[in-house]
Amino acid sequence: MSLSFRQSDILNMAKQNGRVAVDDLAAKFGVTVQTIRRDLSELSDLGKLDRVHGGAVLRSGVSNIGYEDRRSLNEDAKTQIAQLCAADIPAGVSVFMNIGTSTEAVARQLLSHKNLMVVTNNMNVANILVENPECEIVVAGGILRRSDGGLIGNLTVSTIRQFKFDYAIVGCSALDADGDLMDFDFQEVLVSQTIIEQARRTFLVADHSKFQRSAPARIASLTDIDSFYTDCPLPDDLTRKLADWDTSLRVT
Amino acid sequence: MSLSFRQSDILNMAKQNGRVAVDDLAAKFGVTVQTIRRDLSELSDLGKLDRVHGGAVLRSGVSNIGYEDRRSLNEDAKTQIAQLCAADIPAGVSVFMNIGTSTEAVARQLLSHKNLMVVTNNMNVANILVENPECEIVVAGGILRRSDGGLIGNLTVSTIRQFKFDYAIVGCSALDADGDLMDFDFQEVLVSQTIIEQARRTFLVADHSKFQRSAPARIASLTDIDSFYTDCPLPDDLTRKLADWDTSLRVT
DNA sequence: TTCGATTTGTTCGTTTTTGTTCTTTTTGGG
DNA sequence: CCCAAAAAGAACAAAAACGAACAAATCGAA
Repeated sequence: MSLSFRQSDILNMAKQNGRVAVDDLAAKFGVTVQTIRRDLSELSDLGKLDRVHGGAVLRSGVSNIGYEDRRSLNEDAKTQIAQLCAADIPAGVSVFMNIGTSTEAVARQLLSHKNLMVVTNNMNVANILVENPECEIVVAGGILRRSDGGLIGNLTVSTIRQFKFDYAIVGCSALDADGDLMDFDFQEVLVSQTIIEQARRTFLVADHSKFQRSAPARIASLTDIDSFYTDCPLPDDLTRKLADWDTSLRVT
Repeated sequence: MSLSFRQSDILNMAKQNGRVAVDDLAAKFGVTVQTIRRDLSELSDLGKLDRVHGGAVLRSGVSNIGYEDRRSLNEDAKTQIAQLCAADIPAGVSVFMNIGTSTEAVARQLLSHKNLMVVTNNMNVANILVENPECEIVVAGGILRRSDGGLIGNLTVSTIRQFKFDYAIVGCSALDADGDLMDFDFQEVLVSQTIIEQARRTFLVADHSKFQRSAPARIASLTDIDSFYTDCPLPDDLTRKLADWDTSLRVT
């Protein structure tokens, strides 16, 4: 189904002003409010607009909403994984934490750790750990990605290279059957790779949903990971591989 | 659930001024205070605002009490100064914004500027400008200072050196009678000096309270500043000096 | 033209929002 | 500490907006 003239006009007006009102539109097009309501409902069903009382607004927060959704996805599982991971991080060490909701969950579990130094390219992690006065926070510079508060780009990579970490806590978008960590964003991959290079020990946190997804860019292999924290048992062959690779597996 | 027109307007006003008053809003929208109260309660439930007696204030990610106190000091004056300063920043330029409440006020006035690139070592500025989709945000790395969300240290300086800005917007802790910009923190001084070096034009924003204070470390002189935005006329001799130095003075 | 499909207008019951009135809570001054 | 004024909150009634059902109109194809 395609949009009527009126509907695409409405959409244009919404793009100009960010919003449209039912009454205004009815007057402008010389039709009844009911007709406008139908148009707005359809545009809302198509995902172009969000309906509000009295009119509609542009669906601007697409990325943000996606992020909120993602955050609430498997929240309990993520918290449990994070507890397990945080328990393996002693006091008085330096830790890098990268982008991702799982990583943020770990940050929440580090709120009562003592004498930490945390470097991160994730604005949310910084905002969370501000509450822990025993934690020195270093923010890696970079271009701010609105969708998830991540800092990315060359600047981030070159900043990270100036450090060496006791621990790196990384997440990933997907984990394929061969045991490769995958991501959607190529820029983020470069950052993650640099982190792994600069860390003495690397922890991966990922819930089971990452097994069912696929992503285009390869970050690293589980070979490069020291401990992998997750919430469901892995397929047998992957478990065996992990043993061969000296990667310890921690399941909640 | 999506926000009503009025609610998103309220949120925008809060973002510009840092706070909103129930009575003002009721008058502005032509509705009763009860309706406004309901809006504010909902926005508060959604975590967008914090409710206070008489109105609501913006909920800021990185905050502490001392800082909040300082923020509300001279708030109106700071907003006016910020408006003046933001009006002199055209679309499509690169801007650096450093630490300070005055600088954050300018950030709020830049929320509807188009096609900006803003580099900052201030987490609050980044958090404010996230709302402007026309603004690319680059966060300079550094050690996070809890008291004000500033990023400081060598890392910050070396990051900033990688850029050249069309405009720099700086604040300072104090301004002495000779026309020198002073600060409390030596590390921050280094950052500010670097910023001024790397900027084609430098704007200073400072309200009159800065004249009555003193601070130990010298950042620069008003000689190095292109425009100075403030809220009270300066002593005559300083005004003359500014004219000699080719520093334009803008008083609200 | 005539049929059928689609769009629009009309009506009406339902839901949401707003205003009104009242009591309770907070605030600031003696 | 107590009191008065301002602000907040709760409950209910009024108003506005909504959605569904159906009738009227518009339009294209047979």
